[in-house]
Amino acid sequence: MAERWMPASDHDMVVMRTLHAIRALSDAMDRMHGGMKGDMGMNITDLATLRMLIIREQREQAVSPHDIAEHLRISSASTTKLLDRLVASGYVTRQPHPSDRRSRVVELTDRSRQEFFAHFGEYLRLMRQVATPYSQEELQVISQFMGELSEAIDPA
Amino acid sequence: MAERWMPASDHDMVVMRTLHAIRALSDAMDRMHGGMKGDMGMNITDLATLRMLIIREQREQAVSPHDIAEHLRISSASTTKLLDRLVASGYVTRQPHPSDRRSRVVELTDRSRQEFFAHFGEYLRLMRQVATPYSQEELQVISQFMGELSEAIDPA
DNA sequence: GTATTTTGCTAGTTTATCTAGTGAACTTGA
DNA sequence: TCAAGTTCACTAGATAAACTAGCAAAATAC
Repeated sequence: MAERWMPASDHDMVVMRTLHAIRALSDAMDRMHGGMKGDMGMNITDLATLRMLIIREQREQAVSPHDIAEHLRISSASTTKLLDRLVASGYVTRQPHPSDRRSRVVELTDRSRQEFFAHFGEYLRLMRQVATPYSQEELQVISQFMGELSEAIDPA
Repeated sequence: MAERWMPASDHDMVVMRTLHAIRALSDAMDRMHGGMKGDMGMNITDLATLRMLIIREQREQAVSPHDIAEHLRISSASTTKLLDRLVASGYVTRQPHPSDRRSRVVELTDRSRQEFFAHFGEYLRLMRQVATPYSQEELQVISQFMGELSEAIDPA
């Protein structure tokens, strides 16, 4: 069992502390997302979908209903209803896929972006405040670490 | 609006990249949690509760039903049913609170820890693999940054 | 050119959440 | 001191959101 792994050196200790820090961050993010869910009056999956769309948009990746189902691990039926809700409340639109006529591209509305950042903006400000005091070299290391971590736990 | 903030220096650029890395990590964690949900055959809130309990246990913090409701931002009624489910499936027990007879302390069962780490262990191994190549000094910076981030977005 | 797979959808069912309200236990303040 | 207000977990019943099964249309494989 992984938890029974025992640190054998100072370096191992520091690695372990880092893993704890990651889990603490995960916990804090859970709470942050819970808070946004409450503030925005949305349910947890709808908000998670919004977050996903925001991030994919920044990466210029198109998102299909299938992608959402896979991301959230819900059925395609639930995804249809989820999109019905988000479309009805004006958060997203369904666009035709450019080359596959079966498929759809889910796009955020301006209102969606605005409302998301109206609530997320304060957190963004706080996070920037945390990052700013660090040197470029340090931030470089931090970003790289996080990037590798993302890739490790969710291979592209 | 926070997104319209414009970087004015190299340092600002690196800060911005770091914020993107944080969101990418958040996205990857969402997917990881979605995967665990599927693998463990649990719903998303039940699993989030398990994660919370694991982390609080490591910090030696007792967790009440009220704490869970606050963490997930669900009603006390939903929390009761959630705990009913987790108790019925043998993941947690309800213990009397030592000093407040109205309250309860929610405790993980051994089975719960085992099953969680059976599924989470692989991710833990991957994360350790990512961390190991970094120097102690670098990991120190990374841990500190993550700690400050956690504190910023979810003040204790 | 037919067969298989993939995509998003509908219908009906099950599960999980909510609101409203309760009794018991704790806390506060006159 | 003890009455009033608050907090805690819970129940009941209503609402919302997930699931399974199955479908037609389009794409891909054979």
